[in-house]
Amino acid sequence: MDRFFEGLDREQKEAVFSSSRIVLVVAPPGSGKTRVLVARFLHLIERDVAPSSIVAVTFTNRASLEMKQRVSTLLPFPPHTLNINTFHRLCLGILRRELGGFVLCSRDGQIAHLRELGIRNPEAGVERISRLKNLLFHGYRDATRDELELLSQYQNRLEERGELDLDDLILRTIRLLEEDPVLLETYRERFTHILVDEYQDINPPQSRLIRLLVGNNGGLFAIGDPDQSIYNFRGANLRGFLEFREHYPDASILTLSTNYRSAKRIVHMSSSVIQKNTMRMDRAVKSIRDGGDVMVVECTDEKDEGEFIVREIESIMGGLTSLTTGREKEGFRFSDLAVLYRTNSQKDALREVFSRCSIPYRIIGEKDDSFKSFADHLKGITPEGVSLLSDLIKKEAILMGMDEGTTELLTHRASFYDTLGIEEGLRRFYEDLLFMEPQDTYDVEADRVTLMTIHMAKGLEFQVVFIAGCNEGLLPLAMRDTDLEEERRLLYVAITRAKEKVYLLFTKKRRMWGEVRETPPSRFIDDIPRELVTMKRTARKKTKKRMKQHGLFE
DNA sequence: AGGTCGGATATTTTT
DNA sequence: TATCCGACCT
Repeated sequence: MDRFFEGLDREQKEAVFSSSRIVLVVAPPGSGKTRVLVARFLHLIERDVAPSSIVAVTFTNRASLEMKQRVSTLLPFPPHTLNINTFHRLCLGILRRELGGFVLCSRDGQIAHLRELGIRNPEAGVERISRLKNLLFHGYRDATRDELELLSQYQNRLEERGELDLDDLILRTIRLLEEDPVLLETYRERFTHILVDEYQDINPPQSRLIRLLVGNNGGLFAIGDPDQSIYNFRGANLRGFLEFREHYPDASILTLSTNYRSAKRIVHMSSSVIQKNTMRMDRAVKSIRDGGDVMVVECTDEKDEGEFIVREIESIMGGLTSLTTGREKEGFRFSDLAVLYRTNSQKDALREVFSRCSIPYRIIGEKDDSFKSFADHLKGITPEGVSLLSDLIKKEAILMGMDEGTTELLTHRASFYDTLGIEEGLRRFYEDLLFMEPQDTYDVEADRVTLMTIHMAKGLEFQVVFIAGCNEGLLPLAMRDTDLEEERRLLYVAITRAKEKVYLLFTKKRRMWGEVRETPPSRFIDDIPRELVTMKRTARKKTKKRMKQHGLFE
């Protein structure tokens, strides 16, 4: 364990060993955020804090699972005894204990309710309801009468059925703790140290929940990167970060400044992009590795873009192309490569190209994901005559032909509940399925190129990243109320996933909203110093003039 | 149950 | 222009 601490740099140590009750760590991409969080956990244990008194909160199942595994391999505590959870699961635990019987309303359940209430677009309605609930929470009073009416009808339906939706888990927990000071005190005594990951993603209710639990004596260790705040549209904006000092006047605010992930040219390029934002905590990021490649590629249209990516992957992986060009193999696996895009609508063109070549690939977030059908299948099973839940899951997963990685993850999750006796265990497992999304279970070990939205890629890293659709209208995405700074942060997140190579691809035209349009390159490309990038064109057409127009060439 | 037609819709989505 | 959904048909 001492070895583990020795591996930390000066800034990381300063954060990990800080004696302040309240600590906020600004952690740029690749600066060892999870490592620091895990180290803080170990440090608290070393200071004789009981593991059960530490609560670590993350936003995603993926992050909580990763942290749980990392802590439990370093400490002699079995994973299920550690309070490392998503916000929602933490609240679910509190409400199960304090409120008892209620049913979770899944996203599909929400859609069904809204459909029965006569909503035209129930999927979008789910988001509206969620936004409204969270806005009303902090005193937003501009909701229209129709909105309030819909919300009250929806809420009535939930209440009639004894259901809570995902937002309710947070909101009801806050209400419960605020209305019952004795209970609040109990939880403050139980959870004396709180660790929060990806703090930039915190929304006002979550921020309030943390403040409630921390109180005047609790310890808080929050870590995140305001430059990677990309969930504004869900109510998670920079305020949580920028107002930290107001919420916690005696906080220590520390900064990490070394990016261990990306090569120098990529770090410089990403900095030059993000520096154009005005709403940010300024900071310098150092890189420790020389080199890195940044390529800006002009394509004719989205088909051409996809074909370029596929050809480039074949070349990188040492296919036929590399033999003809004499390029050496660079020793990458397919899983070292990712194709990122702003909108899911872009994946059709990419799927079309990938499906016709021999490159193994995987698209995260496909609607007909096998995970979802497996989850539905499991709900129909009665656990008669099964002694271990994990055995049941394994058997069914093999029967359904799930891939090995997903099967292992689900079995691992189920094994937490084997001790609870198959009914209770199964109920808890079903709740887990409700919280799980395809991206939680995707087999990271599988050697495939990963295609996904930029949002999904946060927290991941790859040797080579292709960013498709760096066009005006797409990145930045044209919306009624486009937040340019948030769009720039999205590009920043995408770029900083790359360790060695990053490709920014834009097209001259592309099909958008049902028609082929001229699409200028993203304005963000102008923010990149030309000496850091290599310009490429896929077509032999006379495109130089256009590039000149957009200031890409002298 | 499964098939086909027409009209609406098309943007990001941790839990 | 491609996809999805509901309405209607068999």
